[in-house]
Amino acid sequence: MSNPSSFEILIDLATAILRVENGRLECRLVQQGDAVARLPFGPFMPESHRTMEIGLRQWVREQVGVELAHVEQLYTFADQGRNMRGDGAHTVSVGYLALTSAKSEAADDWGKLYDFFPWEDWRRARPAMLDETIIPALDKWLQKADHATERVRLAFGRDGAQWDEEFVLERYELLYEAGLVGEALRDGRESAAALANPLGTMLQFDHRRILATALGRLRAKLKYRPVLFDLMAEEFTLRQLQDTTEQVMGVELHTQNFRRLVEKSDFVIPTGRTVKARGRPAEIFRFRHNDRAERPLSGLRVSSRSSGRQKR
Amino acid sequence: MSNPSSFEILIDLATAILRVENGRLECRLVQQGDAVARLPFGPFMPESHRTMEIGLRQWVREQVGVELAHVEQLYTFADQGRNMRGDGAHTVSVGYLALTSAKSEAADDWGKLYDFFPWEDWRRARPAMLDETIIPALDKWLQKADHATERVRLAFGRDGAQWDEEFVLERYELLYEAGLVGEALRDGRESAAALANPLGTMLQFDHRRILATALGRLRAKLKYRPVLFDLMAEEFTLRQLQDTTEQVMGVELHTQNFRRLVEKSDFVIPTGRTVKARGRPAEIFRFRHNDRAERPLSGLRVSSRSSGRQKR
DNA sequence: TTAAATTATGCTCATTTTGAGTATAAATAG
DNA sequence: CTATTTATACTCAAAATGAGCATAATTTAA
Repeated sequence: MSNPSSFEILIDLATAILRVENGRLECRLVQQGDAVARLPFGPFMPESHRTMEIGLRQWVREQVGVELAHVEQLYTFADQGRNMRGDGAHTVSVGYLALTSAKSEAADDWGKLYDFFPWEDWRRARPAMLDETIIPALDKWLQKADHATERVRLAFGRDGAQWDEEFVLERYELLYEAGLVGEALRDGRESAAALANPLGTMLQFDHRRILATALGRLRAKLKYRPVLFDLMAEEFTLRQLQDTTEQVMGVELHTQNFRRLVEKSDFVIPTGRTVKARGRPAEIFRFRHNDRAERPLSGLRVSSRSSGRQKR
Repeated sequence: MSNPSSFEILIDLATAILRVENGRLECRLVQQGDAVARLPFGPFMPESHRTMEIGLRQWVREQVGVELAHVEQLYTFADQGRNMRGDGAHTVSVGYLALTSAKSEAADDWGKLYDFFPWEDWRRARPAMLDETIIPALDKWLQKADHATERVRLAFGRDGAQWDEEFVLERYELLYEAGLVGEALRDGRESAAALANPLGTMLQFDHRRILATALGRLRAKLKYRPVLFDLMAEEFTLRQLQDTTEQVMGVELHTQNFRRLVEKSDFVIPTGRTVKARGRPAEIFRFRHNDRAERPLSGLRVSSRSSGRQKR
């Protein structure tokens, strides 16, 4: 049962590269023919990759050629049966998050992030699919899997619990376990509450799981480190910065208070120039690079525009 | 150069098990003879371990037999040359953090956490070794490695930057790179600023690096999730809870404000009973288990007793 | 040409949270 | 008994937060 070969494992490095383009949060995909899309990825080869980050940068360069700003390791997934490769090899995936401000290229190469997680986008309102589809299906599932009741309550903000926008992975995992996303069916799981249409757009392997981890991590990190600026161009207006934040957090923010927060934080320097569009021209800012002689960069403690609002 | 075998890698699962005993933060070690101590660890064997967590629990059970409460994956380290196994195999380690409230066993099995990171313990005062030893040595190193100046500034809180108690790993990494900890010498790195005595107590492989990650993560997590209670016995006084927090954070807290914070948070239920010791008897509390019908558990936003205090 | 609409920005105000004490209570130690 | 110790209660100013009203500087529509 444990000959030496059972210890040896293939490690895949997969990277969720995120950007905001035309006011939409997007993820770089690799699309081959009609196949389900995937993230850029490849094996970790210790002979040629001194570190995993070197490895992942190689695969990103070769497969998509996007310039990366912030790069961070997310999580290592090793559950047998959730990263099917067809060849039966034991594979573990190390997921990475990368941020970029790269512009379009061939537009189709980027997928809208909330196509993969439509239940995570609360900007206009609480997504109707939650009450119409997801909660009923989860309830049906919980009849056979009542051990998960408390996890569902916390993750989906039921019975007095608050919706926590950081619990992206927890929600995806529950939907997987309940058989409500396509990957669960692909992996041969029986579903106690199958839907006519699985939720959201699928990805290959465990790449959507990695993407969920990426979104959750980014939402959390925004609040205490200035990673946001790695999604912005050199110069931007405060509205663009707010749009980016709203895209990532999946909620709308109170504009005046967001402005107060950003200006007070001192992350940002006014250029004196303005840009014209519809209404009053907006001032152009740039990120204050950390050149020494500055305070340590903490993050933006964003808060939603209104906790109990109804909006339309 | 890249025959199939160069893709196959051994994965080690190593766990930093932490507890607080007699008011000291401790880590479970495995000590064999005179050798340098190590964490409980073993290979991930996908044939018998459906998930990595199952694997690590097996090694913990077999090697130290400690009952684990909270368990969380920390990070996957794969830098070639920092996890020397002697046999030349390519090894990657996945580090885990586990918390427990287990009592003593053979007392020597547990190491004092701040023996490994003496510069992280600011409870009585800013550790003298920082100004006497570490900063001068780092300065010497920076003369040859000035690319790291900004990292040193942020990690060690120089030139107006604040000391951030969460940057445990960043500090350890810099000390490693500068050749100031024993592991750097063991790994054959040349030191631009070697010390007569390397800093802190060494561990085998990259286990101290994992331990640094564990402490940093725990310090961060305390502030937004109620993990603290996994270090406590069923019943405790608020002073014991504060002691545990202070041990983990490595700072002293303002007792009255800590109390206000905890009581307001509603994590804790008074039992009505008290315990007698030196001064006024303290009331005994217990953690409010999350039985439904309660608000989501957020963490304790602890804050240090005084930012600019001198103490003694 | 002017009014309406739109977007950016400035400012106020009540409430909550935080940081830092002072005061009091209930024990033990001398 | 009195001092000391520890726990707990309460106060108060400052800072941060959440919500909204007001004004400025444009474009669009009448």
